[in-house]
This record gives sequence, structure tokens and C-alpha cells, in this order.
Amino acid sequence: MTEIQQDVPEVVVARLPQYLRTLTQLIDQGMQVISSQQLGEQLQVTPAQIRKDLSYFGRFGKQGRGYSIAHLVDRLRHILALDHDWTVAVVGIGRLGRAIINYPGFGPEGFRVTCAFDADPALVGQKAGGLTIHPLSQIRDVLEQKQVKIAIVAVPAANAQEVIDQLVMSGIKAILNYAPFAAQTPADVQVRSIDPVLALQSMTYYVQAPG
Amino acid sequence: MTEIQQDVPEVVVARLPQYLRTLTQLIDQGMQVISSQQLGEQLQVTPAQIRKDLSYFGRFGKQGRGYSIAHLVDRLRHILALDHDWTVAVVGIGRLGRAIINYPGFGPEGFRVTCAFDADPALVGQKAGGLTIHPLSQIRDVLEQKQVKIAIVAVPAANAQEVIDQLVMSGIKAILNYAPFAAQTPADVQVRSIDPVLALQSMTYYVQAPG
DNA sequence: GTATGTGAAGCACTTCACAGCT
DNA sequence: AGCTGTGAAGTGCTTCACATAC
Repeated sequence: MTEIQQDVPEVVVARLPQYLRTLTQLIDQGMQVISSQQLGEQLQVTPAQIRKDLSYFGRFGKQGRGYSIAHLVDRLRHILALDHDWTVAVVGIGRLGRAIINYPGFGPEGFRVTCAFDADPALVGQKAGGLTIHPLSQIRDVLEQKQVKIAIVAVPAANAQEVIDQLVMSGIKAILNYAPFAAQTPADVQVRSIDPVLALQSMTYYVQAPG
Repeated sequence: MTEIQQDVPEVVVARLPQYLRTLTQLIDQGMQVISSQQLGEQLQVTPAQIRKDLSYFGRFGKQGRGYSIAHLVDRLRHILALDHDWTVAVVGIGRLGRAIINYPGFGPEGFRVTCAFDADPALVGQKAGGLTIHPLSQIRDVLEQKQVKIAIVAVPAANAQEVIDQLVMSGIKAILNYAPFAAQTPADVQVRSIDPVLALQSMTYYVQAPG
């Protein structure tokens, strides 16, 4: 397993998956070598930033030539711990939760949704996208037993903190939060929020003309 | 209309909607006044940061007391141009596009989805969530005529840049992009991407233990 | 010649700490 | 006494520019 560098800025880690995605696409197009300049053009990032970002993890390029795309993809997948699959739990099997379970974009990237939970007794025991829906009371048992580390939260905002607290107690270390609220977690638990309303609201400032 | 301050950092603008959301919730709970300390606890932000952020736009607090929540909400809504509704177009009426049209979270925040577009001739003319689906060829006519400034892109990644180019040519100034790729736009067009896979991939780095 | 890797410089955001208002 | 508003200090990320390697 890759050693975690103590002093890698979070923004750097956040850019690596973007590099990885673009590089993967370029491989599919038959490209074999790329310079930081070329990659930067694709992603609207300066070449210096790409080189600096990668330098936190090692020396992956060849001076005078650039980077072997296949090699760099391998290294990035390893750094990001994407060289094996991850099992994922989904909590909240309403409209949104079902869409998440059926979303075809997670599987190819190695994220396998394998557990589903909901608070509604009418849903418990039913199936959603091939998964049996468990009651919230079983979160801890199931997640500890399956050693699940990643959860997706798709419950109403009013119940979300309560659910997240349970997930944290069950050993979850990464949460993808779809509930529109500010989640509170211990420092060793990662949270990323999917929040389209906040995204829209941070753009209107720059538009400022009704339409 | 609020003057746009030239030198407001983007990160500050991105935090204002979070403040606004929390303040709105607190009003509903009957709270009337709040200190930067209290608001910071809700949002995991330092009090100094909140005061500094707000100071870019004016002096909204009362020394010794704090901020009138109702007043601050009004001011934030005005600063963010959220004191009127916005019409929104959706491009790509597949599974995801339909979910977006039917998502109940946009309307209450003043975002009205009023136009739908898709490239598939089989869909054109049909209805989705009460909206008639138009062909891509009509993007420019419809958006210019209705003066739409905000669009949501929910097409496959392979077609997304092409669609975004058309939107930009049609006068769109803010794009909420659900396609998993790095969109390219002119500097005066805002883009925010909703990308759950990137979010997951930037968390696995910190977990680093399979599950 | 060409592109990387990297200390150093530059820039931008955050936090401090206190004057000033209530 | 309490809390805001804000210059100044501090911190961290980005960009520069060049030695180094191919």
C-alpha cells in the first residue's frame, strides 16, 4: 500500500482524480506519452501545477519527453487506492437513493454498492436495484461485518446528521452526502457533499441579471 | 442591483449560500439574533472568517449584539441575486435529466426549470415533468428569446462540450454540469460540476484500506 | 533541443488581535 | 461587558525560473 504523505495539500489530492480521468480517456484514444503542458490544456490547469502536484508522490516523468500515460495512470490509481474495488453502502432509498443505486457510473470505477438501508418499515425487506433494504437499526451490524468504509447518504436533511453519526460509529471513513445540510464528522472521517442548490447559488452572484 | 465587488475571493462567494441556508433554518426555529461565534459552530467555520466574509459586502452586524438573522438573510439573498426567480434550462432528458426536472429542491430556492432539450428525435415533442422537449437545434432560439441565463447539462460526457459551446453561444452565463468531464468555457461563464465519482475518488486516498 | 522536478518568490486566503461601537 | 469590523500577521497554495536529465 502507498504510504500516505503527511504534507500533501487537500487540493492536490482533489486534482489527482481529474488527472486520472483525462489520462484514461487519452489512453483510449491511443495516446502514449503526454507533457504537463498538454495535460494542462485539457484540464485548464498550469503545467507547473501538474508537475508540482505529481512531485508530492514521486518522479513519474522523463525529462525531455514527458509522462508515459499508462505508467502515470497506474501510479495514480495506486496512490488513490483505486487499484482495488470498494464496497459502498447507501442510506435512504427514496427517489434519490434508487437513482444512486442504479447509477451506471460507479461500477466501472470500482465502487460497488452492496448494502441499502432505510428508516421506513414499509420499505425494509423490499428490493431496490437487486439489493435488499435493511432497517437503520442494522447499520452497525452489517457495515462492521462487511467492513464497509464508504457510505452514501440520501436521506432528508432533517435526519441526515443522526444517520451520519450512526455511520461514523459503524466504522465508516468516507461519506458522500447528498443531503442539503452541513454535516459534522470527526477529523478522520472524510465528507464530500453533492449540493446542486449551493452550486447554483454561488453562480448567480456572478450573473446578477434576471432571466 | 448589488454592485459586484471586484476583489471578493471566489471562496467567499461560495460560502455565502451556506450561511444563507443555515440562517434560514434558524429563522424557522424562531431564532432572531446570532453571533459569528454561533453561526460558525453550526457550519464548522471560524467566527473571524464569517465576519471577514461579510465585511466584503458591508456592515451587517451590531457590535456587542450580533446579527439580526432576518436582516442578514435579506442582504445575502440580495447580494447573491436570489431575491428574484431564475429560469433554468435542462439539456439531456435521459434518466438523469428527468430526475433533475422532477427534483423538488430547486423550486423553493427560486430556480424554475422551464425548458428541456434533447438530441434524440424520438424524445423531441414528448413531455417530461410537464415540459415539452425541444431539439438541440432550437437551443439558441429558445434561450435567447426567453433570456435564460442558467443551464443544467445532463448529456453523456462525449457530447457535453459540444452542448456547452452551444449554450455559451446562446447567452448562457452559468452552467451546472453533471457530465463527468472537464468543461471548457470563456471566463465570463460560470461552471460548477456535480461529479460524485471524483468526490469518491478524492476520499479513498485518505481511507486507503479496502472494504 | 525539450520537458521534468524543485527551491524560492509570489499571491491569496485565513487567523489574529484589538479599536470601536452598543 | 460583549461582539463586530478590520488592518496586520500568518499560513498555505500557486507560479516562476532554472538546474538537471534525456
